[in-house]
Formats: sequence, C-alpha cells, structure tokens
Amino acid sequence: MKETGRSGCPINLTLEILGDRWSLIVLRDMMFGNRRHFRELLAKSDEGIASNILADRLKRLLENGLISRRDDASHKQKGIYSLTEMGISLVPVFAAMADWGRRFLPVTPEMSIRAEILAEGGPALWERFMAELRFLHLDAPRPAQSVLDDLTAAYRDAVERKRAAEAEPEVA
Amino acid sequence: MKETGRSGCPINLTLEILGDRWSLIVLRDMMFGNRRHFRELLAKSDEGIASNILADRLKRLLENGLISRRDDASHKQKGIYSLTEMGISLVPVFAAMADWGRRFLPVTPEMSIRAEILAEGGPALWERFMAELRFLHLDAPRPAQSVLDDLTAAYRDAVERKRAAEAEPEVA
DNA sequence: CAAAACCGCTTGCGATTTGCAAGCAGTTGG
DNA sequence: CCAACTGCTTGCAAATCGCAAGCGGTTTTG
Repeated sequence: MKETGRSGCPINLTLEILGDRWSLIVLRDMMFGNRRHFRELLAKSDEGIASNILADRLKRLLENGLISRRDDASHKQKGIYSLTEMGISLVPVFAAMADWGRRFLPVTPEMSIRAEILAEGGPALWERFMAELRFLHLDAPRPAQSVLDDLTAAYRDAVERKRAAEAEPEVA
Repeated sequence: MKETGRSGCPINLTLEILGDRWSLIVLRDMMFGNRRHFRELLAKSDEGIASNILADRLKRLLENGLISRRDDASHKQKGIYSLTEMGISLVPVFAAMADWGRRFLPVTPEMSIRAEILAEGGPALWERFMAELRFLHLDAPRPAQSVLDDLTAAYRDAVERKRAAEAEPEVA
C-alpha cells in the first residue's frame, strides 16, 4: 500500500492497480485458462511473460487482494494461486474489454471466439461464470453446468478448424 | 503500427493500446469532463499528468484511431481533440472498470457518484451517453436529453455537499 | 502598441521500470 | 544418485517515466 498521491476516482484507482501491460494478462490466464502455478503462468502464456515480471505482478496482485496463495499439498515447492472475490469480480471488465477489442482491433478468430460468447451471453452468463470461478478458486459449491468448459471447447474447436483449414489450403 | 510480436487475443491487443497508467485517464477526461484542448487535459486533471507524457499519449491515441484532432478555428494554435467511434465505444469498459473500482477500492464518495449512476443505468443509459458523445465529438444530431449533464450535476452536488459538511464539521 | 499571459509541445536529465538470460537452492521421480 | 523440475532471484542493458524548464508563436491586456 504505497502512497501515490493521485485521486480517489474509481477509474484512476483501478488503473493504479491494473494499469500495466501484464497484470490483466496474468489474471486472464488464471481465469480463462485455469492456470494456478507459477510455471504454468510462465510457460503457457501466448505472450511470453518474463519470470521476474511474473513474480513481481503476482506479488502486487497478492498485496492488492486480487489473488491469494496457498501451498500445494502434493508438492512442497509449489504454490497454488487462486482468484479472490475481488479478482473474480473482474469478469464484467474482461467481457467489456474483450468485446471492445474484438470489434476494433486485429484479433485472430480463434482468440476472439470466447469474447464473442461472453458478449452474446451477457450479464446472465457472466454471473454463471463467476459462480463457477467461486467453485474453482474459493470454496463455493459446484454449479450445475460449466461455462468454462463451454468457452474452452469453443476455443479448441476454433483452433482445430483453423488447423484443418491450413492443412488443406484449397477446398476441392 | 509497430510489431509487438504478441498474441491476437482481444484482451492482449487492448492492453497493448490502453495498458498503461495514463491513456485511459486522458480518454476519461475527454469523455466525462469534455476536455478537448491540450492545456485543459494538462492542467485540470486531478492526477497531474506531465506534459510530455500527455503529448505522447495523445499521439499514440491518434495513431491507434481512438481520437482525432482538428484545428480550432477561433485560435490558430489550439487543436481540438475528439473521440472517434472507437473511443466512444469504450463507454461500457469505463462503466465496468468504474463499477469494479467503486466496489473494491478506497474511492472517495464524490468521485464515485458517476460510476454509481452508470452502473445503475446499465446498458440503456450507456447507449444514451454514447449517442450524446457522438453529438459532442462527431457530427451526430443532438439527442433529446443529456446524460453528461446529469452525471456532471450529480458530481457537483456531491462536491458541494462535501464542502458544506467540511465547513460545518459537527451537526448541531 | 508593447508587455504579459497563454498556446501546444519539446528537450534534458536523473530515477524507475522493463525485458532478457542465467542461475539458485530445494524437491521429486526414476 | 542424478536428471528434471519447482518457484523465484540476480545482473545488466535498454526503454520509459516524471519533473522542470523552455521554445516559437498567438492572443489578451493595460
């Protein structure tokens, strides 16, 4: 909790915590990719975050209450990072950002399929997704159906379709 | 348009453009404070942006198509910055971020009143606000009623109430 | 009509942050 | 016992940030 000397505006305060190139990437991978260990977040990211940056961001996200950390019982060195309610509550922010990005920026189709589903599902879907995240990251009961599975399946389908299209460039 | 070598994920692409401490602050002041000149953005900001940073951000926002710039007919040195449709479309992102910030961060009451109104108004209100921004920044027709006036009036009221409360610390 | 204020924006410079590569002590599985 | 793996740190060069001052030109003011 350092003194920044800036204003009490909600937009400004949000930017003081999340206004950099990597914090939201880390949270995105935890949220949509269910990556919970340091190495998972480090290696499986499409953007290739550096290990010192990742360590720093995890520390800052911890300090600010967006994530929590506990030891992995199955491996004495591993830590498991989880989203807190504060982190889970970013779902609408991700949905809004992703929808804006897919409309105005040169996104790839397979990377924007999940943004599309979230935009079409609207707040009702976001709420179901957040309930699922509370099950995965907190101690909430398992919800009836899984939004994350739907999102992941749609993404895998899109990747698979792209691979198939590239393997067979011209349709006969 | 520089090559960053990162992914085509909408979240990532959005962060490559807006993922820093100042870009969204500048857009916020243009959007909610209707600040259109360099000096207005420089001096009237609650956060005190440096002039070189402001110049750099305006340039980047121009390059990325979020704002436009034209000369001020009434003053040969002034330029007028306007939001483009791409910039106006960030309204839902601001609404989501502001709502998250006011729920989880130590915002001041008078700075969060607008976030509250936007959250309660929901997408219908956002759409009316965007129509008004198209009138102020593009060449769209004037909408029936002004959301910005409502937001600004609510903010002024909150500031006034705070000033009154501070002038008379203890209620008799 | 000259001085003062204001205009957008740049420059210099020290401090901080970033990105990359390598490495570390401890743990696990074969 | 050793190779692979764990989370995370260190060194270092490059980029960025933040502050202060200033620049050529325009407009306002006394």
